[in-house]
Amino acid sequence: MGLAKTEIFTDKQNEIAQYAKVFGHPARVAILQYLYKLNACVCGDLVDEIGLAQPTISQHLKELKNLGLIKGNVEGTSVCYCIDVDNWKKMKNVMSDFLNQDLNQKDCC
Amino acid sequence: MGLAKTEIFTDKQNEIAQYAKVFGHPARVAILQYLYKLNACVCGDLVDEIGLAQPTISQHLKELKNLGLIKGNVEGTSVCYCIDVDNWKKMKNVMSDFLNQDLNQKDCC
DNA sequence: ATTATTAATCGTAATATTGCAATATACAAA
DNA sequence: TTTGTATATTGCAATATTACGATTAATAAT
Repeated sequence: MGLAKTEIFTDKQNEIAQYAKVFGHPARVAILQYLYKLNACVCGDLVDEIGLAQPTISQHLKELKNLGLIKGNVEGTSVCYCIDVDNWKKMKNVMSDFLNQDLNQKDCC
Repeated sequence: MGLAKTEIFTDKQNEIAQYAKVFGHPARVAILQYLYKLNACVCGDLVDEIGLAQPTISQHLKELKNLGLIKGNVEGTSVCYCIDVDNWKKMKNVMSDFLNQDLNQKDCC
C-alpha cells in the first residue's frame, strides 16, 4: 500500500523514522553537507553543485524545510538556505538516543 | 521517476542515505528497539509485539539483514534475530560523522 | 508418514517517491 | 513598464515502498 501504519507505533518511533527518511536520499545528504561546508548560507548554486534539475532541488529543500532542519531567507530574487541549528540539535539528540543504545557483545542465540 | 540518481553522488553520501533509508520506517525502528531491549535474540514474536502481518515483518527483517545490521539464526522451526554488533558500530561511525559535523552558531544570512 | 508450526517468498493492490518540463511567481534592473 | 533572474509550483511518467493473502519450504511433533 506504500503507506506506513504510523498509528500502531509510538510517537518517538515515528519521529525517528521521519528524520531518517529525510536523510534517506543522497541529494538531501549532499545538500546538508554543502550547507555545512559553507557554514553560513547558500542559494541556488546547489543546482550547479549537485547535478539535478532546479525543480528537483527545490523539492528536496522543501522536505528539509518541512522538518525544520533548514531555513530559507529571501534575498532579492534568490533564497538563502542554512541549517537551523536549534532544530538540528534536537534531531541529533533523538537520533543519538536511538543509535547509541548499549549493545551487549553477546553473539546471536 | 521513483529512482534516485545515485551515480551523481559520492559513495559516502549514498552509504549514509542507504542507512538512513532503512531507519526511515517506524516498523524497522521498532524491530531494532525490540532487539535492543531483549539484548540477545528474538524470533517471530516480533509479529505479536508489532501489529503487522507476518509477511510484512519478514520483509522488514530482510531489509535490515541486507544492510548487515541484524543477523538471523535458524533454531528449529523458528529464526532468532539479533543485532550484528560489528556492523552496527560501523554504521554508527558513518552516521555520527554525518550528524556531528561542527555547526557555526551564525544565523542565516 | 502425517500434521502442525514457523518463517520466507510470490503476487498484487494502494500509495509514495523521484525527477523533470512547463509554468507561475516574485523581485531587480533597465 | 518591460525584461531578466531566481525560485516555487504543477502535472505527469517511471519506479519504489508498504502491506497482506496465499502459498511454499523446512523442521518438529505425533
